[in-house]
Amino acid sequence: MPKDPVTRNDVAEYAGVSTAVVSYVVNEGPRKVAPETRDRVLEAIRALGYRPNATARALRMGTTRTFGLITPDGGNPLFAELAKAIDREAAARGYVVLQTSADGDPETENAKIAELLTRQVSGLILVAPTEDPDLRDVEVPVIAVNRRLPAVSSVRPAYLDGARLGVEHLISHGHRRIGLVIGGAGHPERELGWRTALATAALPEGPVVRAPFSREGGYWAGRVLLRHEPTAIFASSDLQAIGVLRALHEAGADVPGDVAVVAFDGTPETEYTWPPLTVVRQPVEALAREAVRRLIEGEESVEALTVPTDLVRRRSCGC
Amino acid sequence: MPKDPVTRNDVAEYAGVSTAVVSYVVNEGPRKVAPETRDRVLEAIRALGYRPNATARALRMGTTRTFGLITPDGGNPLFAELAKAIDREAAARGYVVLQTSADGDPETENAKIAELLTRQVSGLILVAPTEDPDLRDVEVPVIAVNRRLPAVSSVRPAYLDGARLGVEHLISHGHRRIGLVIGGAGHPERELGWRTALATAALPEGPVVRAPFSREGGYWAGRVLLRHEPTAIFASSDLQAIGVLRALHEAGADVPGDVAVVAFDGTPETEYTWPPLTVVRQPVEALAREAVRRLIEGEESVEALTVPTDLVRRRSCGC
DNA sequence: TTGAAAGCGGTACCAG
DNA sequence: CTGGTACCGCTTTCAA
Repeated sequence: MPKDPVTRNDVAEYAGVSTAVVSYVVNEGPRKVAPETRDRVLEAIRALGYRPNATARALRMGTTRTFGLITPDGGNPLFAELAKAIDREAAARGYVVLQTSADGDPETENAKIAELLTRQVSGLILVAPTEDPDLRDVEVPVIAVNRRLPAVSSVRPAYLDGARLGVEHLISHGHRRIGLVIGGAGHPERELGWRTALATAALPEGPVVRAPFSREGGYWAGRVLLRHEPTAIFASSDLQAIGVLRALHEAGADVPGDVAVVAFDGTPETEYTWPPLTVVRQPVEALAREAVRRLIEGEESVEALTVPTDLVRRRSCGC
Repeated sequence: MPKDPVTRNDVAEYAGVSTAVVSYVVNEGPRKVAPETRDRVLEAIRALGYRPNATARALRMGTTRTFGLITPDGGNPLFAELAKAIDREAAARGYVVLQTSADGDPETENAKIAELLTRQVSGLILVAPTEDPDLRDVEVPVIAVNRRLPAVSSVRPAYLDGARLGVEHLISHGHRRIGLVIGGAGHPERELGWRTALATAALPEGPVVRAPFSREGGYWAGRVLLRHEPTAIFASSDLQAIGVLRALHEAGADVPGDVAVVAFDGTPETEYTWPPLTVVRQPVEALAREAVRRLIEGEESVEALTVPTDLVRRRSCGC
């Protein structure tokens, strides 16, 4: 027996006032209300269990105070952490986040974008979107996180500097043959960071393996890499590093004794691998904060905002 | 220069028809429209880039076709997997999911519930909610996942049978001193499953340690447990098992040689621990499917629906 | 200080 | 087959 929802009319009637007054009380404005009338209204609200209808409010106001958030995969720890941080950040500013996953599929991504726009989101946050999402006729602010997009504001970690930082750390441990595990095309910066660190130290370029950003991908890459006998490996994502670790264990290699490992990302999972991974940590909270801020403040700039990373030393590098 | 959104009025005017006709075309009903008129309208929609306003539609229809989803922590892999599955399942049925995290805090949880109701969600999915969420005056269907709640429909894995299955497997490997890592109060079933398996095999109860459902909690529990020298450990969650694994590695114990481990949950992370974890897998997809189905079909029953688990044999048990 | 009423965008009934 | 229009719940201007 789902009782009819209580509307503002019911409250007005119960309190013996007009609907306008109820509105003034609920929103604490824009007109003043006599304290005594106010109390009557509040009492009515409590008595009836009235809950304002945000849908109607949104229609009238033209804004939902809702952000749409699309990640390639909610099951990826990095994206989960990012989503969590964005949710928290948005909530703190009175926004709600409609979070959904594109399953790494461009078509699904476009369908989700359309769906979110239909629901009148006040802004769109695209985490690591595909190459070329359909953003025509989008009249709300959009921000890309962890990836640049033409004509769209974006926020991202310092991929190049971060990767260089990680590789330099490996070099400081005395490594001279440092392999790289990196994703497919379209992610040049971490690779460039690795290359730069090696060049600066006048070291030859170690082996490079391209594989998907997944545990499976890292495992496969690790096995391939082992044949080149590197003394250290820089993995461009946590997931890949975890796969590399497995390949190393299976081969009976000691980490960091035989092969040292450093990863890029720094999700919580890396603290509990064996051995714990030394990582270049993405500034997840800062990325979330900046993304939300830009959206709310309607940042016009299409310049990518780059947020610095930091090195977290654990066991896998030899520290 | 955010151009004004195109409304149904603009389309009607452009196509030279009434707004009603536009509505009939967009919704393919409830009245028929002459094919030629239809084409004019579709052309107008395309030309103007019209996108229906779901907010207005929801107001008129009284339903948003949106579910609210609250998890204790979006960063927890199990909840992330569950959320992902629910999102996918709901999308397949034309619903969108408003996903948010309660940060494991009852107050936040209640605030989020209120927030979601305010936004007129068509149903509420509470994943592993706290003891006693405030569900008064909730006029939409609610379903609890992975936890029973008074007077609320719920869906959950077979905790007891699953735990028993895991422990029996350990017993079949010849273990006779099997420790248990379990959460604090309020989760009696996995413990009972462990107890039942031991009793059935006429084995003495091994040591029990209660710790938070986290990697840290598991680590701590593992260290405590080691002092009792068990030959096997059943961890009631993946996260705890991962912590246990670290404690074991630090102590120089071989897994599964010195101590075997089996965990409950079976998130993807367990496939890549060292050694890979044998797990009792929660039927995440089935849980999601049933939760969404019950919500949509307005399941009245308050009986908890129990979905069976299955054992995934990997290395940590000695298989 | 309060009330009446217009209108946000869309739906669907009633007439034609 | 199509047009006109009342109404969903709420905000806010205008008038009282």
